[in-house]
Order: sequence, then structure tokens, then C-alpha cells
Amino acid sequence: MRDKIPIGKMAKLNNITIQTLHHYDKIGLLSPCYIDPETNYRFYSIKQCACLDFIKYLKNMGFTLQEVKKVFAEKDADSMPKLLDEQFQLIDQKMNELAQVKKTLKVAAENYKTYMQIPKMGVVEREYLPERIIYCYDGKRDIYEDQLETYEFILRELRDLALIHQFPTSYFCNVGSITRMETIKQRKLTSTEIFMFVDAVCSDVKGIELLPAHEYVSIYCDHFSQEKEYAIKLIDFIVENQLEIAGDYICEVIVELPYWTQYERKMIMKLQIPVKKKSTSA
Amino acid sequence: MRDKIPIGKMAKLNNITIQTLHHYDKIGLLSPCYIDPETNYRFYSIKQCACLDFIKYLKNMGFTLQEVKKVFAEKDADSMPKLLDEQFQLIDQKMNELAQVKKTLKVAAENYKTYMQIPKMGVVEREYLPERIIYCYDGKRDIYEDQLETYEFILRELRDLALIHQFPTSYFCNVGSITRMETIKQRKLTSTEIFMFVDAVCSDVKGIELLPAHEYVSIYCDHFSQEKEYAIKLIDFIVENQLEIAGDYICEVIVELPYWTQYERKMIMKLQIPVKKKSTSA
DNA sequence: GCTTGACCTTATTGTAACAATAAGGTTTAC
DNA sequence: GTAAACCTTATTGTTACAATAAGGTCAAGC
Repeated sequence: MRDKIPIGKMAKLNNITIQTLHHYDKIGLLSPCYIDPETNYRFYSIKQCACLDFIKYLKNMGFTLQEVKKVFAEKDADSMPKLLDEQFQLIDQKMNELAQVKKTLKVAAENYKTYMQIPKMGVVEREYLPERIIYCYDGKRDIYEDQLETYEFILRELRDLALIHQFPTSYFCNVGSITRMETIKQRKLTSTEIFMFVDAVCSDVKGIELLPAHEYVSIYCDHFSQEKEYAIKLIDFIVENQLEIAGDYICEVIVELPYWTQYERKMIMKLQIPVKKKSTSA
Repeated sequence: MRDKIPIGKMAKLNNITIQTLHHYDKIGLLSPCYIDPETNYRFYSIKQCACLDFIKYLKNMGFTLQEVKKVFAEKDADSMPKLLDEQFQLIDQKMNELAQVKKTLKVAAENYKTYMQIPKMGVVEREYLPERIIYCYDGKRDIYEDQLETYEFILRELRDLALIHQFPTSYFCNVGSITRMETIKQRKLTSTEIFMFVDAVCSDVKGIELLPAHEYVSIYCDHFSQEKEYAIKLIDFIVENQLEIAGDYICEVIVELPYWTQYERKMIMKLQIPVKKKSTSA
């Protein structure tokens, strides 16, 4: 009988390592059919390859070794179809999650690309922006007080809500604050509302608003402390160019950076106000 | 200054656990901005939420904490696009792997379904089978000797080759042996060749053969020891019914079962021989 | 001032499936 | 006889925490 295969040969035969066989032995998944009582050397039978094949097969399908053990413990194949089906569902779910991750990565890459191409800070520009959809949340406290502290709290509340609504994580970085038209027309920058850009209108979610496609004046800004000053610049520009504020002021976070100081949020913002030509009446 | 948030509140604020914050502190990813020197109590700043946000963001994109640490160590955002791109490739690869797993699961489910519907063992049937493609390998030794031992060795060689050709793992279960027409016509069951069903012709791989669509006689069998006996049944049937062997004998493994005894391969096989009506000449 | 409950600390163990290593014994070939 | 190849057990490491234990701290109510 030459059917006494030492562990090294068994490993090579099955394209696995000795450690793997040790491990399977340890957890009681597959033990050698003979162990030399003096040396404790392990010896396998060629027929045990069938078992290893099956382990590999199930492992390939994403089962854990514990699950494989359970399958081996069964006396027949009746439970397999159900198991396979459950595993299929599980893999399907994992694929959906990965698809989400891919989307988040894509959005992140786009954000950084935008960041690299940002023209100049503090220069007013005019542009046409397409329609956008936002999910608005009123934090009831002015986000411009307490140098960011209130903003941080409200942002966290917004994200908690987004989690409840099961928004994809790719949304989490595209946030902003909104100052209503009546306020900004008085040259005041105060707001209790922040928002998150979303892809499509979720009709059953409260707080969804439409930013219509429109002509805008905009300016880039890379620190919170500058926002007020730059917003004034925008308003001055509007006045100087015979324009009129046509909607809410938006402060959009373009990209958030992992700044070397871990103690402050660092982001590039794009301030924007929709405008129209001043009506000649008056 | 009320900006001294104890660990429990910080955890709640960010929807994470205290352990997570402990862990981040331990690995040096994010340490509290103040530690009471007497009690060692940890206190965080609201501004550190930005850091946690970024950690979550990168984690969501599949980065490890070590990678996040590296990102934090960078002095600017220049390396991000490259990192994001690499991560995208990685996720893409993982998705492809999962797609493979799904396919394997689907094939496995089909195999078991087939198994459940298998008519009767040992009953000859006539049926029309569609074209199939196989990857053949000649092990140079008769697989019917040594009660399966040789078969096991040759099967392993076939799988090694399949790995080299990077065949999907879903192929690994659909194997079989082939006995050439000349041999089976002499009522002999000997063969040195086994094969694996494949999806499409890989023109650059040697050993690919086509089993043409044809009329077959077939019989199911659930143990190796019965194969010879059942093969004879097939041949007898052919003779009795005025038929003629029209091609190679195929022993197809329908499904392999995780039998309670771990010491022998247990499988359902379908033996099949292509036939045609006996030519009247002679 | 005391108790009670909520909160905090450090340290250890566990998770999955092995890989890597160390320190030592065995076998085989020359 | 010895060196190379092979085997053994035991320990540590991997990831991102969760769970637990044993103990100290804090704030509120009596």
C-alpha cells in the first residue's frame, strides 16, 4: 500500500501549503487518515483529495471553514440548494456594496479633479449652472456663530438623517450651506440650513429642493474665515454690473482636504448666487 | 470653553463606539486633544469630528486604517488622485472576483437541481444532446486501474493545467472521462484521458475538443464500481436496438457530494455514447 | 458626607484563515 | 557520519475592532 502520503507531498499535490493542512487538522475539518504514534508525522490518503477538493470548492464560493464543517456534518445533500441560495444572496449584497464603494471613489476622484482645476481664489466669475437637487436640513441655529462649532454639530445631524434615509455614502462629501434670498439681499450672511447634493428626487423624503438651472455669479474660497468677505465681493459685483439677486445664496463644499493639522476642517468652497438682469422698473 | 468632549459623547456624536476611539488612539490615527493627567480621561475637540469624517470617508472607500494614516502623514492632497485610482482598480478587481463566485454558485445550484431531478439509476435512455466543448488532458495512465488512485492523480494534473490557463473555478466540478470510439467498440473500458467542460472555444489552448450535437444513449450511475457494468448495459442496448456507436464514450460527473465518509469521492455520473442507426450495408 | 449609577481607565481575549518563524526531532541520500 | 530535506509543536502576526473584567471617577440626590 503506497497510499500513505506525507504532509508535504499532499500539500504539493493539492496546491496548498503544509500550514493549511495543519490548520484543517487543528480545527477538525480534515485530519490525516494515519498519524505515526512515535513521531506524530501526518499521513494522508489519496482519497482525501476529494475532501480537499470539496473544501476548495466551497471556499471558492465564499463559505467559511466553519460553514464547510457544518456541510460535512450533514448526512446528505438536501441542505445544499438552500445554502447555495443564501450564499448567492450574500454575494449579491456584497457586490452591491462594492458598487457603492466604486461610486464613492468615482465621485471622490471627480472632486479632486475639480479641485486641481480650480481657477483662482477670490475672483468673481459668471457662469451658467445646471439644475441640481439638494436635501436640506434646518439645524435651527446659525451655522456662522461659534467659528464652526455649530456647523459641526448641525453637519452631524444632517448626516444622521442621511443615514436614516439610507442615502449612499457618496453623497456625504458634497454638502453646503444655503442662505435664503431675503437674507442675502440685506447683505447679511446668516443661515441655519445646510444641505447635501443628491442624485434624484426622492419624493417621499422631506427636505428635498430643486436648485433650478440658472445664470450665477460665483467665487472660490479656501477658508471659512474668508467666506463673509468673499460673499460681499459677490454682492458688490452684482450691484456694479446692473444685476439682481435671483435666488438663494449657496456655499458649496467642493472638496475637503486631509490637512496636516488634524484639528481643523480644511475645505475649498464655491460661493454662488443666481442672478438676472436688473428689472428696469424703478 | 465647552469644547472638551468626553469620549462617550464624542462616540455618540459620530455614531461610533468608544472602543473605536480607543483603537484610533492606540494606533496613533487620532488622539484626543486633551488628556487629564490625573485620571487619563480622554477629551476631544468638536473640530476633531472633521478628522473622524475623513477617516470614515476613506474607510467607506475600502482603505485600511494604515493607509488612512499614510494619507494623514502626507502634507498635501497631491497623492490623492493616484491613491483613489489604485483603489478603484482594486475594487474593480474584487467585483470581478465576486462575479466569478456568483457564477460558480449558479453552476453549483444548477448541478444540484440536476441531481434532484435525476430519473433512475441504471436505466438506459435515448436523448438528443446539444453541442458541448471540452478541455481534454491525457494523463498517460489508465484511470480505471488502482481503484480511483490514478484517476485522482490525473484529475489533479488536469486542474493544475486549468489553473495555468486561468479557467474560471466554475469549471472545476464539471469534469469527466472519455473513452475513444475504437476502444469502446471493442467493449473495452480503458482510458487515459479526462476532461473539463468549458464555455467557449479558447482557440489558443491545446486540448480543446468539440462534442457535436448528437443522438445519445445514456444511463445514470452513482458509484465508480458500477461504471463498467452500466457501460456494458449501454452497449447491449445499442446492439439490441439496431444502433451503432457513432463517437467517443463519455463519463460525465453530474454532481459531487460531500458524503459523510470523508474518505471517498462520491459522485453521480452520466454515461453516454453517441449513436446512429445501423448502416444497412453488411 | 455617602451612596448609586453613569462614566471612564487599562488589559486581555476573541474574531478568520492561515503565514511566518523558532527550536527542535526524523529521515534519507551520499 | 553528516548534511539536506522533511517533519513536529508552539508562538506571533495579520485587520478593526467587540466583548469582557477589574477597577477608578464623577455628578446627583439624600
